[in-house]
Amino acid sequence: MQLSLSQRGNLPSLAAEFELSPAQCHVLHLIEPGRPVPMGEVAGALSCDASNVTGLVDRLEARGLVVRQPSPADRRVKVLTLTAAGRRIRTVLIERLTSPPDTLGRLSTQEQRLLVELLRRILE
Amino acid sequence: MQLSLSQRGNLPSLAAEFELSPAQCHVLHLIEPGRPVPMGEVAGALSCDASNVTGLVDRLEARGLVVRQPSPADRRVKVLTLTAAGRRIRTVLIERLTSPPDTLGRLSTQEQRLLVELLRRILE
DNA sequence: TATTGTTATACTCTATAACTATA
DNA sequence: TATAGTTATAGAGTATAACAATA
Repeated sequence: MQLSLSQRGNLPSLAAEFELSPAQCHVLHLIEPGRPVPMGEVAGALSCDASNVTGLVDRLEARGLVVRQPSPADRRVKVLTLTAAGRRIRTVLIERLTSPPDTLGRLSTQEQRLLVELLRRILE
Repeated sequence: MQLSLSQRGNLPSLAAEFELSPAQCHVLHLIEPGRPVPMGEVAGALSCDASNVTGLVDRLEARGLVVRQPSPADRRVKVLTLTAAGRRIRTVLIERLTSPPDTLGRLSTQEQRLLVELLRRILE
């Protein structure tokens, strides 16, 4: 809980540097290059209603970071792909998000590895 | 980062059970009974502008969960205190927030203790 | 002069309900 | 009949700027 609450301000301030919202960052993070993502999958991952995804993608598409394409398998579905600009931002975003906090230095290298391993096991 | 993003949906859905927003939950969590909190301190903890706190507290006060009181030390400052109803909700909220996720069972008791210890050291 | 909190404004996020196109 | 996405609507979060009261 403390970790979660302490991170509440981090994503918003990082997002602001790119003139994005936290939710928009989350969408960009979800779209791995080479794997088009159905909009419904985004709604599931963000735990939000499908109608929100419409607005989020509207704004990302207007900024030229994402494109909607009809799915060949099911014509009701639209899949999302990053543009070149979107991929660039996503890369920088992930670099920044994964850069460890200063306080990680309080742990030894071995303890850091252990922490990552334990978190990985309860998250997968 | 994964932990942070994976928790994105948790607080909103828990908050919804109490008909609160995530930000309102965060405010209630900040106000420990017996320690009145200046509104500016809330803005700092939430990493948001002071004007947002006005609106958040307006709604919490309208629901009878929080009260504003002028600070005796500095008459510009207003401090926040929980009402009896606010304390009840805060207690239940914290119980629910601190209940461990199902996947914690994947770790042994010793590993769980270790994880908590490591997180504690990088958060304090 | 600087700071605390408020107000006014604008934009984004969010859910609900009704709708269209497709399955 | 059910599902994916859109639209319309309403309420809440957020930042900026201007303001009042106080320091």
